[in-house]
Amino acid sequence: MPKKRVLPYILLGLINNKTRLSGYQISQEFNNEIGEFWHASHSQVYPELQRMIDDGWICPDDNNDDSKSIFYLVTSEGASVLTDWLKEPLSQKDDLFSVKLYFIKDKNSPILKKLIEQQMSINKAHYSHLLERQELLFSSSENIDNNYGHYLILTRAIEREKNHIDWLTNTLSNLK
Amino acid sequence: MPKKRVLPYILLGLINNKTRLSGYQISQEFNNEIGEFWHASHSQVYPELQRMIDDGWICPDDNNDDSKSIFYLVTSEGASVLTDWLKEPLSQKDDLFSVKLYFIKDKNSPILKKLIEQQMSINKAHYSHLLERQELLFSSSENIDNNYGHYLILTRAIEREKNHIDWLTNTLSNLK
DNA sequence: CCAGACATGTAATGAGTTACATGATTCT
DNA sequence: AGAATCATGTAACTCATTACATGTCTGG
Repeated sequence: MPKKRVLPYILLGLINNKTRLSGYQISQEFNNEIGEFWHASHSQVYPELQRMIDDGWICPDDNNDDSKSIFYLVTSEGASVLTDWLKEPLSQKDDLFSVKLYFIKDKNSPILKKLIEQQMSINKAHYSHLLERQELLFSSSENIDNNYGHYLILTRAIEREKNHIDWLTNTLSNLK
Repeated sequence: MPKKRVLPYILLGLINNKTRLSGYQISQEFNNEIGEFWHASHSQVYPELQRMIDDGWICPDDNNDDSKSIFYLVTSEGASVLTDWLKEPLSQKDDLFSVKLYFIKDKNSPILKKLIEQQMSINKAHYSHLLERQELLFSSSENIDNNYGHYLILTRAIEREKNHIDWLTNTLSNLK
């Protein structure tokens, strides 16, 4: 089966966050925080918006004062497509946690809590896997010295996972 | 100008790390630690190896006991291509720090120290940029509540950068 | 009036994935 | 003998980037 496209959901989420957005504004959004976790160039955005109109997920805003820009609104169908997508279980490889998070405005959304818990369990499994690898490969200091770069990126990966788990734990406890 | 291809350098580094590697083994490598930071499927690997032979970066190992596998060695030209690439300055967007690190076996390599320092300066610049964004966007608690997901991924990005800088600082001090 | 940002689009190209294909070896 | 893994390769397709192309609006 073909890989699932995520760009349309990103655009849906971005428009939904701001209520009303033009193609140009969407492209600009990728220069801000969302750009830390996802990027698309304008040549991707414009055709995708057309497809989304055809699918009835968005529609152009009729009362438009700006002559040059085209603003889009999320339709009710689009809104339900978005929440369905947000509810889909996270997979370890796609790493959609942060982008999905970005599309949740309400602190008390039940999806928010679920997302964090899912990501936590992924990270914990990954973390213990990395610790096993460390023990397997680098229990002797000789192995460390002979593959120092490898040793470093493994310790870096471990540190990164640990930090992420800590952050998730804190964030989750702040939710309650 | 077209974007610089990095796959051949990755393959060069992987073969160089283990001295001698087959296409299949290279593909398997992406299931290990290097897979945290880079991936290529076998359908990419085999044609790339052919190209690298044509370019004289690698050559098949003549004394080969295994009938089915083809093992490759890095040529002297390949080795110098690899170190040249490792020495190229890091850019913020490519994020080649970790892969390059993986290809440095010697703890005392001068390239290692330079890499860490370069990455540190990139991360510090990014970190202070994120702090500015935080102050700009979320100095009022009202803005936090109305865009909670956005607030979360910004704090996550900040935390991530901070953790990376800390790790780089520790790693650098362990080098001396 | 002209440079630079705003704004939207299309075309060519390249990189990477999935699927297709084949054959050898090993384990049960 | 049949299944699973090892091993290498090609083909079709998708996704994303760079480049091409056009037009408007604003400030100096």
